[in-house]
Amino acid sequence: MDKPKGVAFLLSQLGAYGAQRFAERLRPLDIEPRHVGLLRMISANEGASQQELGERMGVVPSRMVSFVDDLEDRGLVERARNPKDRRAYALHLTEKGVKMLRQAMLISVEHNEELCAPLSQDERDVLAQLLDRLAGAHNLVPGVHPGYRHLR
Amino acid sequence: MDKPKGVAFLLSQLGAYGAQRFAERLRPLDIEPRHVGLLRMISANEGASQQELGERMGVVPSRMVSFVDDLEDRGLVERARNPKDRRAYALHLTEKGVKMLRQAMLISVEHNEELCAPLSQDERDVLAQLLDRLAGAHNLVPGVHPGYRHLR
DNA sequence: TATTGTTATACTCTATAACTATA
DNA sequence: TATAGTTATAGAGTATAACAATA
Repeated sequence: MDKPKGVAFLLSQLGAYGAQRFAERLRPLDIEPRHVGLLRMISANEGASQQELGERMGVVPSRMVSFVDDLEDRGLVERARNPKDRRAYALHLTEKGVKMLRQAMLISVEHNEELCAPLSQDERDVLAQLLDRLAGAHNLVPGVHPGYRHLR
Repeated sequence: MDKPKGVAFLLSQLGAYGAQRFAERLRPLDIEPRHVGLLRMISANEGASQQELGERMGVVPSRMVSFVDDLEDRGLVERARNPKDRRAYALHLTEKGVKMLRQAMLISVEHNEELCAPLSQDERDVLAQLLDRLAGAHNLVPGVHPGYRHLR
């Protein structure tokens, strides 16, 4: 009766659904998907300042404050003063933060497993490769979610 | 250095990116992606009440009010009193609404074209089929976006 | 009493701009 | 003067609950 839905809608629908499911899985850890992204970012850029990270993620400075607060309140990151420039912080994961990131990555693997369960291994590989090519062709930065972004 | 990103992240990233692009394309029409979904819903269920539609889309009644207001303000839908039950409305598209939906569908086609441009026709077919299977296996309702939903 | 739609309210999220402390 | 981070503020979005009209 109705035209088949396009790829764009399916991507948005599945993407939003997956994000919700991932959030549910993270709930016991008391963090959200975006916090995992930030933990990853800090881990991959130890010692970077808040605003350096914010720029990479497309997050405005004022938002970075509460974003980092969330993790600091949970004892997952520490703000160390940068001795070279005492205006800036040098962010780094605590031991607890490293463990949390590790747990979140495990949950992420489980989550991917669940999401792809309906597909064979070959099909998953094909899907991953197609999605990866699309993301690359549209200049999406690995690990940086558009939902973080303040576009301007 | 880092593990390859999973399918789940790519889906979420591409889905959010695509939704943003689609919103940009719709801007000249002065509507948003969700309004297209609602127009489609009304079109496919002429005469249904606000709350009937809301239930199908997972939108709470109070939110449906302003949602339908958006379209009524633009002259795209009309609230007709249902003579059988004067508490309820019978929603239907105006002529302008029908045209608007048609235009939005054209834009949607262009949008899909742009998003899939990096892939060959065969690859698009494979991708569409894989995504469709995933959506079906996870019980996602065609045309109903999780972002509409109030999950309880 | 129950139901449809509406309004009131409160809460969350976020961007802008003003501010502070350093540089 | 300029920059890193913070705070103040205002606007948007949305859910809950109270409400009016009708059943």
